[in-house]
Amino acid sequence: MSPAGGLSRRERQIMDILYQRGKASASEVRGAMEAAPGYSAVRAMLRVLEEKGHVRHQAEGLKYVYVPVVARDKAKRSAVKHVMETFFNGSAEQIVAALLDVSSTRLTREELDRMSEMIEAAKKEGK
Amino acid sequence: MSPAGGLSRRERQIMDILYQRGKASASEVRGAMEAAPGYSAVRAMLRVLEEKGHVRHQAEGLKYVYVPVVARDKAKRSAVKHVMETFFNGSAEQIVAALLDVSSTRLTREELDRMSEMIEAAKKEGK
DNA sequence: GCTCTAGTGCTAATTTTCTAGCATCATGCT
DNA sequence: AGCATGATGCTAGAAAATTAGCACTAGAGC
Repeated sequence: MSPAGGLSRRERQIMDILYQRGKASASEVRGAMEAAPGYSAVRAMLRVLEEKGHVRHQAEGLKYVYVPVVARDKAKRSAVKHVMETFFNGSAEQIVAALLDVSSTRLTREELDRMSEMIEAAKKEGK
Repeated sequence: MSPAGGLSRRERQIMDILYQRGKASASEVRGAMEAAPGYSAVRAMLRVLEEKGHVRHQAEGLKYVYVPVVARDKAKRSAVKHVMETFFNGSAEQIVAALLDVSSTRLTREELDRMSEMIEAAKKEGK
């Protein structure tokens, strides 16, 4: 099963929240959802996600805490790859352009510097 | 309605294809789908997407060609923003790191150079 | 001990998604 | 003309997702 595939609307919404926070209880998940459904609905969906093997839960104190099964690190590669392919013709360069454009006001000098460094490092490595 | 929200699994799959190609007929869409369903199914979903206002169709020659309603350019910003928020703590820098990592072998010297330039330009503009 | 709160486990029902199956129309070919 | 092809418009059914509701347990506070 592809990582992004097979998930319904709500399920993906929940997975996103889980990836954002690393882990969350049912009510935390619910709190973070837009147009949140009932509590039972959220729990039911978490159960389904667990059956499908996308999350697992562990008791933490009294409640259950859910965490994604495939590590964030792996999931984020797929995610980047996917947007790169669907919106940027597979071009890393174009995505960087969009990045600078979208968040230009918020990027600090330091962040830009670190980006430069990373790219320089990549150049050396490649050559 | 949020751009990424409200869509079912198949619907999103179709929208991705449409964004990738810019426009496509029903059978082209079907051809590009993994685990493609029947032709009728695809057409039905395109109809639904049209009702929901996500695509529109135009007659081109004999067949219908479907195109996304919100421009690719706008959609890609949302897409980038979304992955940035859910997987990278809203950090543009980290996404660049992932980018370099994922596609390191394929990036040419030229691409890296252009990235550097863009970042330099952003620095000047910001300061 | 009782009661209130916040959690869990289930089950059942509604709504949406997903799919297939016609019937129809235009085009191209023999 | 007659037929095959490839498209569309519909409608109905099956499957999956989404939701609500109720019963039960553990801990906190009176």
